[in-house]
Amino acid sequence: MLVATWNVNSIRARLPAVVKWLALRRPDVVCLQEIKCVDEQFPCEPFEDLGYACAIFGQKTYNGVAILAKAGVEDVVRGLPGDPGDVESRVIAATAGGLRVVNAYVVNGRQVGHEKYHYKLSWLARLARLVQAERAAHEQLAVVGDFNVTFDDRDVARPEAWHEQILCSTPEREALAGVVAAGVADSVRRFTQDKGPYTWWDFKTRGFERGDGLRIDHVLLSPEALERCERVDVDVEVRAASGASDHAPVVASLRDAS
DNA sequence: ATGGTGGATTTTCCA
Repeated sequence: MLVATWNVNSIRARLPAVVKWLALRRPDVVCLQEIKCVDEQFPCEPFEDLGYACAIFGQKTYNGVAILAKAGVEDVVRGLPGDPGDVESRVIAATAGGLRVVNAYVVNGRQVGHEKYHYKLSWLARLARLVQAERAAHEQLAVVGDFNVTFDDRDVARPEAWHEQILCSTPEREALAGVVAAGVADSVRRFTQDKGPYTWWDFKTRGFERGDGLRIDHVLLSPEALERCERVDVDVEVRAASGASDHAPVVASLRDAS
């Protein structure tokens, strides 16, 4: 079972690239972030033609998340339950093929100390509560998405340039650790302790061309799901293509559940 | 170098 996460930076702008990648990669579960459209504008049909069911939590212009799954999507939850302050479309959960999937687009935070930075820390703490509840209810759990946070400096190609900057500050990393503490682990670090791989490169500073990458898109797995995980790949060639999103897809491969 | 690029919707916001 292939479980993928990809911040597409507008599903309408990226539709040809997403369809092409899906047809080649054929992941079983695909979690998209920053779809940047309302539910009615989401192009379900090309995905249904490829065999995917769609669960969408859209928003006009900004944010928006969706889960596509070949096995269908059940028990869909949109937003942070019981959290009236969660007014943006940043998280959707669903069950697909026996796996509970939480798909999050974490607040970017703009810069350390900014009002949105504090909102980011708060939102991550509230996401951790959702993960705790999902973990209590599901052994097979994947929490994936664009977390807009690196775990440590191995996730930063140029750590000296990013030291205590947005995406890399200690409070952000502590908030991400709070999500992990709810009962999931970073799947990539099951396989490597080396620097990288990276999943995002800044458009503005031509980060990809400069080799200035960060790993901010994650696949976090419950112990029972992590035990099934055979590999995690970043499809960096997708980021290298012209007209790409600023994020590359991340794909985890899970053995069949016993 | 406080720039740069890219997307959506508008002449600006967000990343």
